[in-house]
Amino acid sequence: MGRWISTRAVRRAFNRQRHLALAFTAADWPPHPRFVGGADLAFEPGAGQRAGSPGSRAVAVAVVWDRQQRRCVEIAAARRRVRFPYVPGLLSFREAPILLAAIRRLQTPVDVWIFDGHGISHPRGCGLATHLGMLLNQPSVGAAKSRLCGVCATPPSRRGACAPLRYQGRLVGFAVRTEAGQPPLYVSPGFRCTPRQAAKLVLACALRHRLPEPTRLADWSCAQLRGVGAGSVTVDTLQRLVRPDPSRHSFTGREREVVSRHGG
DNA sequence: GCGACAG
DNA sequence: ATCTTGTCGC
Ligand SMILES: [Mg+2]
Repeated sequence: MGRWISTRAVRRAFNRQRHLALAFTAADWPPHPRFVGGADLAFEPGAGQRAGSPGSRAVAVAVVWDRQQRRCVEIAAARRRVRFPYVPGLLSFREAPILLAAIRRLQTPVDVWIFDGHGISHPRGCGLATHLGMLLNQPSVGAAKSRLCGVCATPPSRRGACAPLRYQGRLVGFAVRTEAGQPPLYVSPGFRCTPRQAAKLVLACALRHRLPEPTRLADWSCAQLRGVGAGSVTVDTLQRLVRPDPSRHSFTGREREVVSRHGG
């Protein structure tokens, strides 16, 4: 199993997180965020190697969701080699570089981000959403499917129900029931955001599914790109599926992007 | 010292 | 996250 990092690397990562956590602030959340960015990735099996193993690759997808039009207005993707193992509490060191590669390819300005993981509801107050928000210097929210640390009650089964998530006595987020009868999401501020603002946004973006649209579309999209050779499935293909054109008469101007190491 | 432990 | 066929239930 994977321990491809030294204890010093782990110690450096811990220190990096503790340092970043000092820079957290809940201020500067936009009043009415319209364009919400989301990103996710899928690990691909390599030549004789299992998906997610050292040297294998992952494909990341970043999308921009327009809350006003209720649709995805842009999608981008990128492939990168996996260079860090999965270690609970160090997820950002594994995923952030890959997610960033896809995010950098977006041209639409994003107001706030939602990421698939925790924000400050983290042992050192610096989960994936916090780390990425700080690297991007933009407001961000973490929407995790399960709890990493802290304690909270089970929210009522109705959609919209919430239960405070506390870690060491501090409010670090909410367990939010985004879909009736389904397990709650663990929502926390990533950067420039309060727990309440984070929960409100995620609930508002979770239209008919458990996951908010930005990360749900990114999750679905990277699964489509997983394992396909560069050229067979293009971003253009995904745009048509995940980004239905209301007018059906216009072109975006960049519809030939291929998801390779450099290509887009 | 013993469990818990995002994706 | 990924490995994987059929199967149980609305
Ligand atoms: Mg994910």
